[in-house]
Amino acid sequence: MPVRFYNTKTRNKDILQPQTEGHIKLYVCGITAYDYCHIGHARSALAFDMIVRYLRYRGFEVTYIRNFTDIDDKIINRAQETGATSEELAERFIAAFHEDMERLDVKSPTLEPKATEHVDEIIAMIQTLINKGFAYQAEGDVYYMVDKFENYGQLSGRNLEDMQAGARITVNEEKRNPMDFALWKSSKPGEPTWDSPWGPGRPGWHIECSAMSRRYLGDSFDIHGGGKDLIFPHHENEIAQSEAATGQSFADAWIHHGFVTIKDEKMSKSLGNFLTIREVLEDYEPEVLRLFVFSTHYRNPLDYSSAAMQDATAGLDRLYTCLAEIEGHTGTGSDDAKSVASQKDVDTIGLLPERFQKAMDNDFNTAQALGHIFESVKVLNKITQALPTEPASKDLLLLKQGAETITELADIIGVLKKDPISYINEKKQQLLKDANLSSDAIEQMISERTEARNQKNWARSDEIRDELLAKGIDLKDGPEGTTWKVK
RNA sequence: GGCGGCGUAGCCAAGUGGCUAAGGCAGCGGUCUGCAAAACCGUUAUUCACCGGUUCGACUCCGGUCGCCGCCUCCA
Repeated sequence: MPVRFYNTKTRNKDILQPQTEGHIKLYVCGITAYDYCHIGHARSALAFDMIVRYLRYRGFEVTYIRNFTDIDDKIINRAQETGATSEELAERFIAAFHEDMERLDVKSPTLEPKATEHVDEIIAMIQTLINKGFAYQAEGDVYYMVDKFENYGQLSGRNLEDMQAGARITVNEEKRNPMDFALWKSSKPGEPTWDSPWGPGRPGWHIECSAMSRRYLGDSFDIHGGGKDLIFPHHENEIAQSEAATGQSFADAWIHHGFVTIKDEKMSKSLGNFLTIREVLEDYEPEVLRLFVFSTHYRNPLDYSSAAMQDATAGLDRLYTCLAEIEGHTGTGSDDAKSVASQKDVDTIGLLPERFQKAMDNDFNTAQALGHIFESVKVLNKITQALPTEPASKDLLLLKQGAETITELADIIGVLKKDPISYINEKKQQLLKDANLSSDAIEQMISERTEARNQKNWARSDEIRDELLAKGIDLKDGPEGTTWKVK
């Protein structure tokens, strides 16, 4: 079965067929480094991280380029506000981005090129566009002539007439067509500047991606990705620039992910309804954020709320609890004992990799893939639960294999990286700290309660249990004594 | 106005032209327990926004209506 994914260009789920057998060339638009990243940026990074992990799992070699926009109006403005240089500001937020990515366990792309390090390539490409008659100079700026490019608007499904009728276009006397966009902008005093044949200035936004993707992936490559908001104008403009300059077809396929919303509105800087990655990670485990992100298909909107994050937390706990229970069974079991697993159980576990792959092959359907994992967890829990004191070695083996498979597949989603028992313990310690309780104090209360229970003093026993429960401590009476966990 | 998408149980969320409409969270009943908790088992949509059409058969395809969201300006 081939991998299929939705291609914005064809509006169809196409079969993945790289230009070079077994090798995928992927370019993704990264961030503009002028502020801390919010969870919308996190979703973008996570979505492509998952896609790359999966494609590698499927045996492809992936060259993954994700750029940084480190020169831009927003950076210049923010730098001036804070008294830093644009370069310093960009460096600072690139470093912050890397910290965030590391905490989210997002694997590094093959390369992370920066616009400012590719000005030569950018200038060369602009010159080519001028020479070929696709661009013109005006007062130290250079603009791209959209009506010279035959297929302009094809990716986003628009045409120039409609867009101009829509009319929210800034008036600019220098442009021949209001839809023309800047390839090169002359610099004002105090702004970062590079020499060019058209005078001192800096690159426009769109051209950097055309120049950098060409430098590292060639004129034509397999997949170009980014957020849905980049389809127009950014990606439309990239196509126009690159195809006009090279005469080759640009990216074969385009992958665009959906937005993170809050109360069903797009999270964005301008609306002010955003949460930074670091803010969210103060309250939740990185893996909780991952599970939350991948519980919905990557092209759909993802609505952030504390309720949704608590759901994800409960889900992650369920996964780790299952693995920890299995890890707790250390023996090898008996060959004579009767198996408690049914053939159906064995099949469910055995077919997991196949079903997981089928879901992922279908446009990286992580929500469905996770569903299959949870189904297996249910089966494993059932078996763990039914295990007698002297379990069958066959069953223990099935449990171990099931846990191993789940851990391996979950790695594509980027969860279940921790040791399950440590995860449970760490979580316990953290919650204890929050509840301002020590293990010793709890143990002491438990022994007092055990004594009360031995005397069948249920009133006192329940009193202690309720007291702890009020502080979020659940007691669990088992055959080997009382254990506790934080709720 | 143009373009695109979405509307599935209390909430989140997959899915398919006909086989039981996954899974998670929450709830309820049960097993277990002195009572609980955890775990497990069972249960919660005869129905997939609404109205028509195509079809032997549609939630899935087509048309329309309503509602929500996004892009068309910087945006992941």
